[in-house]
Amino acid sequence: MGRPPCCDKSNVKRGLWTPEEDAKILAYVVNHGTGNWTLVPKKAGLNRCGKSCRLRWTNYLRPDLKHDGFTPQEEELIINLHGAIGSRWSIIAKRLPGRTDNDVKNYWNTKLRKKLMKMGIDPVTHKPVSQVLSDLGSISGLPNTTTNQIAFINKDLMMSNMLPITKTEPSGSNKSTVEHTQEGQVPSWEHHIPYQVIINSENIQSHVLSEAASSTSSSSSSNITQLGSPQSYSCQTPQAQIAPPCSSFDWSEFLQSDSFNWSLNPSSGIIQSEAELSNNAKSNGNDMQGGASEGSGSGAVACGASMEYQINKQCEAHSFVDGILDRDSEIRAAFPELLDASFDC
DNA sequence: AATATCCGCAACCGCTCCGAC
DNA sequence: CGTCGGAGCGGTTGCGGATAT
Repeated sequence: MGRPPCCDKSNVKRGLWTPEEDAKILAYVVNHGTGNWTLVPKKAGLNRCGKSCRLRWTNYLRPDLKHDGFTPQEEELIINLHGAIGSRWSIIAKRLPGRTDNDVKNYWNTKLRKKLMKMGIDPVTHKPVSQVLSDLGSISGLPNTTTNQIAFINKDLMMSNMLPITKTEPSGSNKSTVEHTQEGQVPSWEHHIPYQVIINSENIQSHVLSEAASSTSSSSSSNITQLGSPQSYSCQTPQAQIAPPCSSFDWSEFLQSDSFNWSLNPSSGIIQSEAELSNNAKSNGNDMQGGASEGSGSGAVACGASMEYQINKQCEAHSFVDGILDRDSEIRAAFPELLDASFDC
């Protein structure tokens, strides 16, 4: 049994707001201030859902809002923060006076994401596409937990670069595994890309991607600061040579090492270390919020460090824990104010 | 000039969080 | 401690203008 709707949706107006409706909201807020939005439509004489009124006010009518375009400084800040904390738009918006989370989110989805993709940077991990691919390629040495293992990299990456979603060719070229390609495309074995993610679990997939991003060198912000000079990357396109930034670091070795045993969490469906599972069992509950958001948050990256530094870091970060600690301190150094109490929401 | 397609923005939806009771 | 309901958040949708054909 779900919650009753906040209003009778069949009897309230929806869609674009008229100037008259805007004027009523404004007049109401001037006289009564904000708060208890469910009463606002009634008191203001509007045939709208209270929630809709609140959105209209917070996203458009608030007098402190800017309605002009984003500046390059704002743009850079958004990318930096997205690289650090992921798509937590409200937090990002708080750092941009006069901008709403909706503004930031729309700007990211329509402009910045495409811009990064054009530059050969994966907008999810904020790493060069070539590096993401090589990271995933290294993951392909995962223990063979399922026979149906396919390549399924994040959608942005795949779509932006028109790479076919190919299966990993099973040993002996037995083509019994399911083929997943972009719609209507025949898998191109010539362009086979050696990464694989376990089928039928987006959680697993995203978690692996997240771990791949975070456990190797995290470099979003150093990338971001080089927005104006994308040519500074050695590999700008997926067609570029795919070479692991650190050949001495072997993902498959790492994942199979005694110190790090991976298991599928039966409740959340994500891959976790045994230690993580154990902790989750103890904490019992808040792991979803912590896990999901921290994944993007602590999977974040250093700011101001050079790409070379990050790559070297990756070579050194043989220990997963070391990697996490390194990143944590880097993030704290880069965004100290984001880690105060108000950030922890 | 008409039509199709693309793109950006505003708004909605469903969910979680959190405070009041 | 559990329930309820308002507020807030992130993802998604759909409209309307801009651009291409």
